[in-house]
Amino acid sequence: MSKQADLPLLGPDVTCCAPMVRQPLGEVDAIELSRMFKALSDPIRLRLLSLIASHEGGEACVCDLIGPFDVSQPTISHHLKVLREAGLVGSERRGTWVYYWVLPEALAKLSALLQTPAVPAKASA
Amino acid sequence: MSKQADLPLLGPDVTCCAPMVRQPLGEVDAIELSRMFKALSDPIRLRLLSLIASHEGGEACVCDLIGPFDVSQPTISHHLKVLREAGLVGSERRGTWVYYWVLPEALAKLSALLQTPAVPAKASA
DNA sequence: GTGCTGTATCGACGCTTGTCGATACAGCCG
DNA sequence: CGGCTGTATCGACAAGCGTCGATACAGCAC
Repeated sequence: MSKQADLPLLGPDVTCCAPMVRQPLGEVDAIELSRMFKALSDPIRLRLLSLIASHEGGEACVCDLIGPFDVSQPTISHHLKVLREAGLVGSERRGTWVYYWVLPEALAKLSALLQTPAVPAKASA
Repeated sequence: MSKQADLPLLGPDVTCCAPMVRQPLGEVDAIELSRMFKALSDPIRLRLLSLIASHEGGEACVCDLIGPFDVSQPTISHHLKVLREAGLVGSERRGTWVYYWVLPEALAKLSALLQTPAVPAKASA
């Protein structure tokens, strides 16, 4: 459906941060990263993010994001704000509607951070 | 230092879940994933995780994990419990000491989930 | 202008979370 | 056995978070 469906995924090439399994995270980095993970720590926000990212054109109007959930409009608005302040999405008003899109660098950063070394034998036991 | 330093990282090959930017996350999946991200949403837990993962041999004794932090021993113990219940680490008592290690599949799962499509032009502007 | 629709902010509420000190439990040593 | 060290649990507290209804703001239509 959406044209992005066949694009390759960003691999380790775009790794902006070393994987956290390589060396201990610094105190300051940990605080910044924890803020991003906190934004991902709510089921509604996770679904909002994937809904936005997988929406046609890579962006979605708030009006598209309210229907799928059982919570009130102010609550959705609140969650979108959390995602925005965590640097995970961008937003813009266009006339009557407000559009949100994912900031791919942010997701790539977290993804790279969680990259793991090849699984040892223990993992397959 | 540690022998894992030169191992290749797990790439998209081990992707067990489709990236969340491909299609909307289901309600149930979102709940399970949010639990894992919640475990990562605290700076101390992030540092604990990277400390464990980057420790020699891929595992660390609790006694190694208390020193680097300014919080009490019960607090560290609490955070380790959160990481364990989220499925991010495993643990085992060996005599007097308790050892923790990272479960690579869990990190790989989250990493794959956050994989992003190649960045559009907008990202470089 | 007035009214209407889409979105954000506000204030309040209950629940969860991070932290602590105190204490319990597990295993070693002598 | 008794005492000691390492780790986990408990109970309490303050702070943070998700949710709501009410309301304010922004832009279109008429």
